Amino acid sequence: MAYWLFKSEPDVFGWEEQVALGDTGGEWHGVRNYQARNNMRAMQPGDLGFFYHSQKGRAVVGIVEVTAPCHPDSTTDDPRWDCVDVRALRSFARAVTLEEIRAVPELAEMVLVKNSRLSVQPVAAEEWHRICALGDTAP
DNA sequence: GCCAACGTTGGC
DNA sequence: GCCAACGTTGGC
Repeated sequence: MAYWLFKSEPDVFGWEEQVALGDTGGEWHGVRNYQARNNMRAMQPGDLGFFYHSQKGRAVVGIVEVTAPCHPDSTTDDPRWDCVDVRALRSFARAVTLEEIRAVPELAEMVLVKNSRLSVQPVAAEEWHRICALGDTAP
């Protein structure tokens, strides 16, 4: 079981919208970056991911579960791009902001901190637990 | 709104 | 295969 982080602009597709998709969830489509795509290819059903609001928000707000392995992205005919399916698992009791994350020395190596542009990224188990604790949320 | 960082494209 | 030009992302 691995941990990940999915980034989305709340103005485009926010956590509320993910929650509204219910237990069925949906495709994490629209990724057009090889590194991000490769991360999705490495995912397996049951993996967990943080749902992070970029731009306006800049905080981890929820936890999603990967429900389907990588498959073609239905929003394009380009065979290069595929994606997983995710569903909302639970909301953070308290959103954990990027500012808070940056303030924790143990989280300085997070991809979110080091490479802020990567939209789908791996999260280490220690990082996962630390952030869940910061948000008063079950890991 | 600005700008730095990064990824992609295309000419050579 | 290199590198300049360009486009995009996201923090501030």
